[in-house]
Amino acid sequence: MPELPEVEVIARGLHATLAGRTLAGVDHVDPTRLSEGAETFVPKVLGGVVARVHRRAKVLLIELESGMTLAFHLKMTGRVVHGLMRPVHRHDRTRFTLDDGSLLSFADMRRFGYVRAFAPDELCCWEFLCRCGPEPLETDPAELAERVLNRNGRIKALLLDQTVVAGVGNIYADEALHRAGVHPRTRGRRIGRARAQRLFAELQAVLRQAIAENGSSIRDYVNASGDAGAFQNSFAVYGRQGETCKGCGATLAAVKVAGRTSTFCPKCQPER
DNA sequence: CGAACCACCTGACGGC
DNA sequence: TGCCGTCAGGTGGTTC
Repeated sequence: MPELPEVEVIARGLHATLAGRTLAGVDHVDPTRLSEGAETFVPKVLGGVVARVHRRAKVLLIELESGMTLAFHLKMTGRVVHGLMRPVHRHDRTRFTLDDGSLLSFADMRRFGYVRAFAPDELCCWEFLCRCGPEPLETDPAELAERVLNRNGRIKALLLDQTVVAGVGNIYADEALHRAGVHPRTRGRRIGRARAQRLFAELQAVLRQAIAENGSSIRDYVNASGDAGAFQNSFAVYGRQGETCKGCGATLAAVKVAGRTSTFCPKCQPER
């Protein structure tokens, strides 16, 4: 589930409670979700001290003072929670024990997610991150706009394409398109420079607001403390097909773009 | 380059 | 109650 805002909220929460702590134990409840064997994974991180926790695209990065980095991709249903030691839950995949006895758990109901350990020289050539486009909150909307203006694909598909811009998923793509008044099936080359810049400015605004509201909780998402976010209460379109547009009162519609449900307002986001 | 598939998994929900 | 189809915050691969 987690898109950029949710991973960002988790990273900030973890940084606050984890920095300076030592990874005292690693427990592979479900080693099938490790990208490598426990024999190589465990020695790489065991005894490591957490230097900082951050994010790139939708990837959560726990950097150790040794230079080793734990990278978590949460995909649809992954959770990373730091809290009191507790018994193993049904969906726990990998658990870390900290030097203060606390527990850092990686759980994932659908098991799409994974955790990997990278040495410094490995992380920088990890193909997934290398292919990712710019961070939307650290890039000028005008620069982001140029990345879609010469493309023939649908704008919704381009927003979801991590090589175009990193970190955007189905929720925030739909919300940004609605705020900018752009139909999800509009082709990149047909948007026009001004509207494309507006779109990325709105994308930044919605991402910032979502971070400020602790992310969106639809089903599975919780932050690093296990708490739900609040931005789902601010959705203008996502998951609201058949309901009324808060802006104009029209009935919200949905189409499939790039295989994903795209909810939009036919009146505020006219096709063309 | 782009679109339409399928795959990976598990669970929730609605219809019959 | 149970079975079945559909859908879900993501990504990767194949094929046309």
